[in-house]
Amino acid sequence: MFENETALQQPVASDRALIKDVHELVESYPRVPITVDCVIFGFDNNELKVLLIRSDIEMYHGKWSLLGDFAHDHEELDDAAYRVLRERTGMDDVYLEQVRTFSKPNRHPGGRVLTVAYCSLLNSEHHDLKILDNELHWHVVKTLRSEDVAFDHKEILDTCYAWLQKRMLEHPLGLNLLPEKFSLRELQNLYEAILDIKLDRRNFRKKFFSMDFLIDTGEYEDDVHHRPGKLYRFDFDKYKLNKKRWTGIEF
Amino acid sequence: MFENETALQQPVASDRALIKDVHELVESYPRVPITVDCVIFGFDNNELKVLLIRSDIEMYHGKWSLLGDFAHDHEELDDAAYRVLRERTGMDDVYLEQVRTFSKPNRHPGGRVLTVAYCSLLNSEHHDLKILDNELHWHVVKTLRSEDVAFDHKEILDTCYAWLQKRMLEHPLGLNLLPEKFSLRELQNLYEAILDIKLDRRNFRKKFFSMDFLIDTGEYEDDVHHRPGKLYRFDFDKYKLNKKRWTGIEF
DNA sequence: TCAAAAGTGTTCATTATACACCCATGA
DNA sequence: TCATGGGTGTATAATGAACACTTTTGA
Repeated sequence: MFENETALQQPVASDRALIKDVHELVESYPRVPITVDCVIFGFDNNELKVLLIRSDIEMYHGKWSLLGDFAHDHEELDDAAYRVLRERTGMDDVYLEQVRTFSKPNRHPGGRVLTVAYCSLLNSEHHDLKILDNELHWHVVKTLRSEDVAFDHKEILDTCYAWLQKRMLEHPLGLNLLPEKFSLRELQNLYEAILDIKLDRRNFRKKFFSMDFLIDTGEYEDDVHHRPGKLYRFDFDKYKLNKKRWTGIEF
Repeated sequence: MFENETALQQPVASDRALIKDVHELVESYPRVPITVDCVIFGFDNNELKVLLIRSDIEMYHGKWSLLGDFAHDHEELDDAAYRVLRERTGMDDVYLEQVRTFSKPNRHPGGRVLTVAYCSLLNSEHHDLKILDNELHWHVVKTLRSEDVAFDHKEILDTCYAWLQKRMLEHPLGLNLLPEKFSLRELQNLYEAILDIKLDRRNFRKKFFSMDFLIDTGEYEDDVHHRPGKLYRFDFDKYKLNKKRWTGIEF
């Protein structure tokens, strides 16, 4: 059906013009401003939250905006996203992953701007937030409306939320949203809230215990008005060594 | 833990300077050339193949290159990817999906160029390929070495291949690599080759039949030297209506 | 009649689901 | 002592894995 592989390993056609000056080539390309936008999720009070700042653009007066910035010259986009995170929240070394690139020509009112969305997850210890410029604070994801945010940031947020929901099923991603020590109830609340489902308490426990990544700290909750639950830590090291690989065809 | 939500819905600080001219703002951003690269997979002779062309850059003389082009002014990247596909292969209306953006500052020798990788899957009817400029042809993915390709295209290809492997388990994506009518043996060969595993024939059949998306065409293979297998079509419409949603926590 | 691959069913092990009771704590 | 949620176990159903024989065709 396909052409024979070896027969086509013919020499390069000699009459085809080769490009000698690659800098000149790149100079000839159109150029586009690039930004990164960080969708920083947190979890508190059994609700998924996202960090937003006030837009400082007049036409978006009063609206909220994702944490973003343009990419510096010769800056890798991953680095740009970490930089934004650091500059805006004072945080370093958190989970961060590229989700997708948004390129609608009219997504920015000032002209064409591409943006690459990154997702990060912060745990809910509020001492993480040291910089509060531009009214940086947490917003409940579920109740946020398109009209509340600038640009196409609602679309970006929705994409990242869907990404998070899917990702949470396959990676211990959600653990980054909890404090280091957590109860099983907190863990279940996290899953129920983000996935927007109800789970059976007993089966949820069995599931997590059978994965065998929870370390019993020997400590207990101390701020509850009922029997305190045990606190666990997640064994990220063990997880890294035992990752699942193949789950089977299912669609 | 978090600040109270309503208490923070304070008015915008009046002394903060608002940006009035968004065009001026965007003008101030650094600009970067953007390309799209299409990783076009095909399947034939029980092997996964990828479409490559000869690089026309002198320093990559003799090496192969993904099908790419810079994004035109005001062109959405998805459109650019479809355009590249059309211009290079004459094909339209095929599966195409954004995979990720590559941004290493030195990935292009001519200066900083970002590229957004798209994955497409063509079925193996060779009459699809009408344009053969730049020695466009299929290469066996498994035996392709880094030294054989230009730029960071091996890295992009590897990323897209990993993406394809994962995606195939959850979506009937691989069906786009087969002719419209196919035997179960062809389907299994596809999965075995791409996932690089061996599957039990009987369980594979049961699995696919139980999903109930295969339509018996009533036709049979006619080019085999043994008992011919039945030919099926995949019911994409039914699939779209019955997509799976939630597969459970598993990591 | 032989070789090669198509087609089919059963058993067993594992995993998921549904469900009910006792326990520890603070108020 | 009561309300609240923590902690546990079992029975059943569904799914996945392992495995062997008969059938059809072309050579």
